[in-house]
Amino acid sequence: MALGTGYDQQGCYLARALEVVGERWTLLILRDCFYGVRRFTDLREHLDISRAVLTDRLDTLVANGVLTREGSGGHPEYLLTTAGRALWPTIFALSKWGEQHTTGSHPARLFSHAACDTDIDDAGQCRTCGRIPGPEDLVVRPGPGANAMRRSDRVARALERPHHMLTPIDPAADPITE
Amino acid sequence: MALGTGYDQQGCYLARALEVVGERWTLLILRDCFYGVRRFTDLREHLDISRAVLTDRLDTLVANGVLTREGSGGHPEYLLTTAGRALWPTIFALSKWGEQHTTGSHPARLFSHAACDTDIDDAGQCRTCGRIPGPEDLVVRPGPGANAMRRSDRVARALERPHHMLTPIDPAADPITE
DNA sequence: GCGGGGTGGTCTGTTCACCAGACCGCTTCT
DNA sequence: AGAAGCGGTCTGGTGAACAGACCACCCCGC
Repeated sequence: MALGTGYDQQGCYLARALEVVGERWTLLILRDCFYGVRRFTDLREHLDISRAVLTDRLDTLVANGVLTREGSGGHPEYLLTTAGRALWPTIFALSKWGEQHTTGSHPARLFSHAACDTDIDDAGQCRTCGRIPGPEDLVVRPGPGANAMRRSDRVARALERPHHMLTPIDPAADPITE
Repeated sequence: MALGTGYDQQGCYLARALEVVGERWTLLILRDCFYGVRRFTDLREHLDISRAVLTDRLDTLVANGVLTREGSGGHPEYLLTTAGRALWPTIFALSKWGEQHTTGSHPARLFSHAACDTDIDDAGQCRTCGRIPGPEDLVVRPGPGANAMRRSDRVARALERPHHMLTPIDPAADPITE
């Protein structure tokens, strides 16, 4: 999929993982799913991705058991499966790397362990309890580097206030108070 | 680079990271660098990647400060920089995910903390000292799932015995005699 | 000095994926 | 009923990846 010929012969599960999530846009789509985005249109608007490609990516993610397509009507919701949620450490690590090793390094988003109300460190550990919380126990909020790259779409606006991961983005944009 | 139009507008460092390491083959190249592969030919042979693409990937990795090209005459060696080594958590996490969420899940490679001679867990923590060792403190060895995907190139053979990460693959490695 | 092999690439044509944008059926709102 | 929004599909054009040929440079034995 992602890498065509020769990829499946690699003696490493990294290659298999990349066949599922290594294509263009895929990790960004999944990041948005962690943030609570569930709708086709929201993904498209937030990512500026072509419809055809988004359709293709969602199809392969569903086919590989990373997302489920919920919704009997014509308006499905895409939700992370257990396997999908297990990708959080990867996305977190890569995001951290981008934050620390590319230009203009002020964190755009900060993550805190909801139970302890404490930020997590670069390895994902809660500074209070020492555990590594899963995404369901984390709250995202904008960091000092956030304004540099402001977007105006609905998803971006909803993420301007603290948001519990995996809970749906509210379309009506009213604050979600935990 | 990796994602073309619209990518640089993303309000997240994940997008920036993907511009550097999100292209096809890039993470596999870097994984091999962690294993101690340093030469153009070894990478090409082990990955079955086209020469042109490998050239391009190495160029962009060097340009982005992930690798350095140490030129000893006309035969350069590609080494991970500090920024490059900081990608280990990402590669480890993604590899773990592939191991646990794709078919046939026996670990192909096991990692142990050299100082404690203890395997690390799924989060990368040493089971003895509790720390999260960097790649320079790890030793790779084949796991129970390794024989299913055996390759015959020189790099694959060198990795059939325990190997300290980041130390160069020995080109003259004695063949396996078991 | 000279030939041969290995290394580290570049240069082709072909195939394939991504893109913008038009189009379309279905659902929901007014 | 009419209109708007949603979730796609379907084009033509463009850029990237592929296999494979080709080539310059270095090193070795002689």
